[in-house]
Amino acid sequence: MNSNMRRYWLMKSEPDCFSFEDLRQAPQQTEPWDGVRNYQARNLLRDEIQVGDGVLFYHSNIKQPAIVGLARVVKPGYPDHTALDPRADHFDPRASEENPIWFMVDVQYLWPLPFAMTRSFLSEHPVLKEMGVLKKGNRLSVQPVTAEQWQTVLDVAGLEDPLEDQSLKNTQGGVHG
DNA sequence: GCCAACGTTGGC
DNA sequence: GCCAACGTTGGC
Repeated sequence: MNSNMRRYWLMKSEPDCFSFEDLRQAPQQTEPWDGVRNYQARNLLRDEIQVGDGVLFYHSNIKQPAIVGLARVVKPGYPDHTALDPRADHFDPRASEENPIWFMVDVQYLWPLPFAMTRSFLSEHPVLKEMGVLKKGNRLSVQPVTAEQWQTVLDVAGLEDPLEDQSLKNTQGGVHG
């Protein structure tokens, strides 16, 4: 993994639906990021997001929306089969095996931030105030974050970059063999 | 709970 | 292709 190629993303989730803690408790601490039904976000999931990319896990639609933890991508875009399941919440009758329409990636838990970075906190930082998630009307559930913003979150949190951890190199899904 | 912003749908 | 109506998102 060439770190110059690495990209960074912010992914929103309503914690009542799926929280960072839920990701921590998932098998292999990994979960498919399914259910995205927005074409712009779909295009990112399908075409742009790569294994090894960093993820800021954002809790939305609660009293104190905030970035709460770090995760990483462990499987690149593949068809979101929940669109094919009539009983699934995000069933889409237009989707098929031949034309899945919707895509997802697998995301793995890394570790929580030492404190939740709320919108007011982010807004007060000269670098982080530029994040897309703070922009009015921004509804993209998957959106790019700059390398500077990623590094700034780590600096402010007092964390080393987890993506530079040697024990994470050359692994996929945290599963060996 | 309110409502602004946004994306999608569908009539024309 | 336009655009009004509608449903959803998500901060507040």
